[in-house]
Amino acid sequence: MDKTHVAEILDEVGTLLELRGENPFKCRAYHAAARTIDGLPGDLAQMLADGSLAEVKGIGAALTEKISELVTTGSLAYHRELRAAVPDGVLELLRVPGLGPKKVKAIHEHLGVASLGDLEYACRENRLLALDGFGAKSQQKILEGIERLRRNVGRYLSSFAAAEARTLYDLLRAHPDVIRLEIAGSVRRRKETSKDIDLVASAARSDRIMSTFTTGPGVESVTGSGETKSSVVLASGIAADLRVVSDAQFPCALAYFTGSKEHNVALRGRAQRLGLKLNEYGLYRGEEPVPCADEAAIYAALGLAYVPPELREDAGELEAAERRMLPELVERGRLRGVFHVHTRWSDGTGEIEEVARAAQALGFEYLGLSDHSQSARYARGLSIEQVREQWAEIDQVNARLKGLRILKGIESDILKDGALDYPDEILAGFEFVIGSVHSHFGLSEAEQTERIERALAHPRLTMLGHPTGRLLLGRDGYAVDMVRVIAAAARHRKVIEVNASPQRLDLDWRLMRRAKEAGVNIAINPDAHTLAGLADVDYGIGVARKGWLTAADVVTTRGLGEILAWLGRT
DNA sequence: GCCGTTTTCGGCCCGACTGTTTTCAGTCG
Repeated sequence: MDKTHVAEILDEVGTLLELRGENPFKCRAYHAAARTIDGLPGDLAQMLADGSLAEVKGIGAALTEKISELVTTGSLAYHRELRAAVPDGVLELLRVPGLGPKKVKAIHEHLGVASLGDLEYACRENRLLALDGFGAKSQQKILEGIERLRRNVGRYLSSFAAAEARTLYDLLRAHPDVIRLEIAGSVRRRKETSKDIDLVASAARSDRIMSTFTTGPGVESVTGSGETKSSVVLASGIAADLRVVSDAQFPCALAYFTGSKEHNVALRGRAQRLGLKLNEYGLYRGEEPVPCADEAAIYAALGLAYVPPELREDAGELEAAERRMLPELVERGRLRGVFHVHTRWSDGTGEIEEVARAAQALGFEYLGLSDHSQSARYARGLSIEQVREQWAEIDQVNARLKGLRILKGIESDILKDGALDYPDEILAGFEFVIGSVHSHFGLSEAEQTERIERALAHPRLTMLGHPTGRLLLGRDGYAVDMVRVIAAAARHRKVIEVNASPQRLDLDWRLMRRAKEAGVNIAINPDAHTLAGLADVDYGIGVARKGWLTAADVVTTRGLGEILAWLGRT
């Protein structure tokens, strides 16, 4: 059983224990262990065998034993036992805003509610009123919550959340009472999806700002409003919170509401060990505030280098910050070119020349065009004849362009058996070849992995496209052992793309450090199908930063000359 | 459940907001 699956089961055990009313610290231990396992670099079976798993912080004797059972038998008796006592629908109740384990437990035990449908019915019959701690308002809120759950899945692509956040930011930035203002939360951390939007502002008084926020355009309903915090739901369905604090409190509030929760917990623990106390309003030694002008000052006071928001996931960033070993993260301005761009020749919308001029306008020196290959019929993949015609057009456009070089490439389907989609003599005519899986998603993990490994071994392949094929909020990636894929890419000196389309962001940032450690370079590729799509590299930068990548790790930060040398041309 | 220079028991991050209360529990982040 793989780590992700082990982590899922441990996480669910934590939740089931909460529903049973177990010691909250015990529940937390399971949740924490799940996260730890998920982020572990090594092989779980190997770590069990050599005893190194028991050395991991947060994994003690009991958890080691349960993980061992999961890895060796594929399931956990303790989990099955807990699961048997709780109907599937009860777990789903936890997704209703305002319902936590305690309330779900009460509703289930006293009213026999075991699904969202049951809960809705119970609310409509006013049966929640009979329960201690529930009233008319909570019943109404639950009904609204069920409605909202049905309307949307509750998470939003980073591209969408960031755009909505930016609109709110612009609205508030113009307010005369606002001193400092930042977008916080998962949007600031550049997570690939967000549940809601967090904004933090500083001001001498909050009332007028709050009023601007709660009555702003696009606000559908106000779900909370107080002196320091207001919450709204926008017409688009996404929720947004605004916190207003004094300007002295702003740095700690910003750090706090940027999260992640896990990073904050670790940061507070560190503060506590240093005899300090950190909360959203400040850093204190006893009752005395320790002045912090900005976030960097907070980290400095805790003996740490400044941790960029993208890294605040409790994934080793505090240890690295302590040792002054944080990477200098790649920035958008370092990108010198792009690969993986489609044109009208296959399923893109732009003509070659206009795509080239758009790329130049974004400051790029080279543009790697890669339309679909012949097997990708749904995407009007190029026949061998069309490939030659496109090469001729690229030569003509290159002759006209100054300051930008178009590179002839292809996004070749990786066929079912791992072969590429043209004969070798055609493949040899491309300056680069991206290999992507677009079919046979249902292969077993072993088959899929071998298929991709075979493609990586092909001498004409330059890089692997969207390595798992996932569509965020849409479909999971196909089953593939990314550890083996990364190892194969390293062995064959191939690049792995970070597909920067906000629907993909694949390679996942959680795997980038592993790729980097294996010596695999990353290309930040827009997979653009329109002129505007070229700008999606920004999302790729966001996740590359989350993945601890520096400019040196990203092949597209190299200039044209270096790229041509790398591609074996001069 | 885990953990330990206060070490094998007794802590474990902490505050705002809400709805239900009349002093507080639950949820959220």
